[in-house]
Amino acid sequence: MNLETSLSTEEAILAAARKVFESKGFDGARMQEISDRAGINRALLHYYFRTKEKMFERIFDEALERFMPLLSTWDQDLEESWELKLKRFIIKFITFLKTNSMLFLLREIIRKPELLASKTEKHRKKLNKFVLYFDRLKQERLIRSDVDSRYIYVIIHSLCSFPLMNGIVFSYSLRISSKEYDELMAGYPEIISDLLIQLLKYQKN
Amino acid sequence: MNLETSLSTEEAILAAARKVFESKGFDGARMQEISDRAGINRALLHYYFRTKEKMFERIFDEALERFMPLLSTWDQDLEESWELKLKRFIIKFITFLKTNSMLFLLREIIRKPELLASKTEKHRKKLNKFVLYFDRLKQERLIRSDVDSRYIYVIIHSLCSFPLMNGIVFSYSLRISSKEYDELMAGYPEIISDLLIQLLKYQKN
DNA sequence: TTTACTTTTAACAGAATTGTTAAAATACTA
DNA sequence: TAGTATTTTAACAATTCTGTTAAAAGTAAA
Repeated sequence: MNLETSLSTEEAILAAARKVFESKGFDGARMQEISDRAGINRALLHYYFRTKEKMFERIFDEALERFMPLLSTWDQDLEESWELKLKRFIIKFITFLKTNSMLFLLREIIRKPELLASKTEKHRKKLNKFVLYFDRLKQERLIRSDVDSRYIYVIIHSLCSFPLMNGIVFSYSLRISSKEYDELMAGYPEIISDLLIQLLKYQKN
Repeated sequence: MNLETSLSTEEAILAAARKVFESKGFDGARMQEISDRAGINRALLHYYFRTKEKMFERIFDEALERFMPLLSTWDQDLEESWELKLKRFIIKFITFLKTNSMLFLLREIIRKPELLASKTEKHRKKLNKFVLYFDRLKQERLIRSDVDSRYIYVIIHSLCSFPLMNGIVFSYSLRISSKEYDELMAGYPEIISDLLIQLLKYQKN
């Protein structure tokens, strides 16, 4: 067994599969297209991964593993200010989003909702750290207390996710090119950091 | 020709097709599933619509036609306050979103980006009304002028769209049932209306 | 009731797609 | 270099899916 060669073939396949699954989705993806991209015979896909389904799961798992560490942002340590935490999260999140993985994850979860429960089982605990953290901030009067933390969760995630997932439509609606949209979006993390901080800081009255 | 019967068969097919295309996407949709749902023979689908592609286009067009009128909100009339306009838009938008059509549209546009240009051609003018309207509000000092209107566009649409498109994931992350999530979301339009108004009104300094 | 037209169905054809297998090519080891 | 194990390929099998067609069933009008 030649480990290096074997690994690089497997890597080539995975890279191709990632690309194809992310852009076409499981249903639209074709084994032929993946093997073409990887520059190998189609049967090799089955040699390495047995079935399309298993190959897909590998890609899905990897995307999830890249995403989950983001949630550690909300581990409750007291030293860092919530403003900094928030900024850090937004930057990391948006960077992740640029890889297209988010739309991929969402699309496939909608296709097959079982994926959500089965694949995130081992990250179960991480999932509600955000709400716990923000509840605590409210308790300690560091942020406004009149908005349900779950709304804050939804708002932050929406502001981070959607502008990148929906880039094609937004750039078209704003009548600018994809490139111009990307340039516009370069300033976006800062804008929403500021807006969110401003929003969370002051109580409405 | 029996018009009534024919119409109701066609309607049954369209309703079934809408359901299947929206949940599975074009690639995942099966003609067999659509005909089963409509309670008719599969060949009838072709009798009425010739091909899967043509049937899909009909569904896509209809979803777009339901969506486009929302944009008229931003016609520039002076009588209504921008706060009211905004509230009206958010409510209507979120109501539309509940039909699942938004995720459907986005998914299919990503699959086949040409759809965007070809299908929205006749609505081209409506698309940039938002930015024009908000630029004018800034000009007249009715809202803060230090945020690019295109960011405001992106922010508002993200806040409206994503919480409903991503409902499955959000409810899972927040550890509540779909039903509880829906109940939570009942209060959402008001929350973001207030937040956005608060945000747009006051200049940061 | 007969005739003509429309709607619906069953059966079939063709294409595309996933997965298998046996043999060829390549790499490794003694 | 010979032999063995691994990697790769071409050809094939099986299934699934879209689209066609000819005939059956239903409807309306003379």
